[in-house]
Amino acid sequence: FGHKMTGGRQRWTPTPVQLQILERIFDQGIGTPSKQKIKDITEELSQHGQIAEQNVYNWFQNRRARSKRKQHGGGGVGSSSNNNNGESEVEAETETVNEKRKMPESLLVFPDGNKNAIGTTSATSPRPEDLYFQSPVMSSDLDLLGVLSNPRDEHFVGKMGLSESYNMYDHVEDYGM
Amino acid sequence: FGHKMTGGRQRWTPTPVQLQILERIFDQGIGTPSKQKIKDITEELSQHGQIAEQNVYNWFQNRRARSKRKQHGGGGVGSSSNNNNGESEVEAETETVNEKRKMPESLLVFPDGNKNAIGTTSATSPRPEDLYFQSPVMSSDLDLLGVLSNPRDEHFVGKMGLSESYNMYDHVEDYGM
DNA sequence: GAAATATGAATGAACG
DNA sequence: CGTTCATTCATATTTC
Repeated sequence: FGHKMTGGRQRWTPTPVQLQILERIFDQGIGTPSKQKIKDITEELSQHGQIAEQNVYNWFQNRRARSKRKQHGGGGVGSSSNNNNGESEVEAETETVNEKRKMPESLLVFPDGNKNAIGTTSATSPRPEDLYFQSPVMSSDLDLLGVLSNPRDEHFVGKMGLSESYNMYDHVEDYGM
Repeated sequence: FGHKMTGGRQRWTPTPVQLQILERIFDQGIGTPSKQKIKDITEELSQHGQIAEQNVYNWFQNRRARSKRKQHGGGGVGSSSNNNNGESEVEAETETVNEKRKMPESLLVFPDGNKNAIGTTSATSPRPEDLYFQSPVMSSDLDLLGVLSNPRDEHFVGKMGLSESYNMYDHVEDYGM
């Protein structure tokens, strides 16, 4: 056969409605809902699409973990980078602040197990999304050798702080999507 | 050379120098550098072009993930990849349409966070591959706590618990998924 | 210029 | 709960 496309389980994709509800609940201030709440939320959300309690749980966990967002935006992309790009296309920056980000496809799954068809719309709806991050940090030129020659130096950082947490990569961006 | 940024600001494009450094570090034997290292690397790389720590992190993540399984395929497969796991999850549903879901989103959510009728309109979901586990949620039709539809004061709706170290979702042994 | 491919970025799930 | 892996998506780049 060749490529073994082990299809199958796709990860759960929250519908816009579910996302809304989740965000809302998360915004309520309750970081980690209890079991009971998870159940309730799941119940509510299941009315808008297939969902399991674990999904809700994971969602909250991820949300909380990624909410920290430790990156600093700024800087401009496509400005310098290197030496290339001398013409600079200079596209009309008409849009200042776009709305949100991408909208996941709705899941429209009916209780009877029927799924909606696809529209097959060839119309490409460009979703220009600005706002990217670039680290303007131009600190000193450290040796870097400590990284290059260190296979698995984990240092002793342990916890960067006993207060909250230190999450910056993986996702960035805070709620609001 | 061959770098041509047709736009300007979208996703970060590593410069050859940055790439070289990254590859070099990656070749050191470290899969995912720690945050501290990421910072160092970022600092070093920022001298060769705009870059953020997240970029570095993502790069390593992608690199690592990409090293294992290539997504190309075509023709001569099965070279030196020992795939001795015959767990071909042949889905019973052969209706797994594999088409190009290049259908952009048509929905729109308003930033005000209000409840909008999403999905009620033309819901185009080119995603026939959404079907994961579902939890056997019981029909406990309660009031859905005061967070879902009741933006009111969430004084004490009873007892939601608060400090529980239950981890049933993580292992999924207590719960059936 | 569109399609195909390469790669960076977003997110859900798993691991510790 | 923090971190990492895996899957997917979006966009850049190359090819036809």
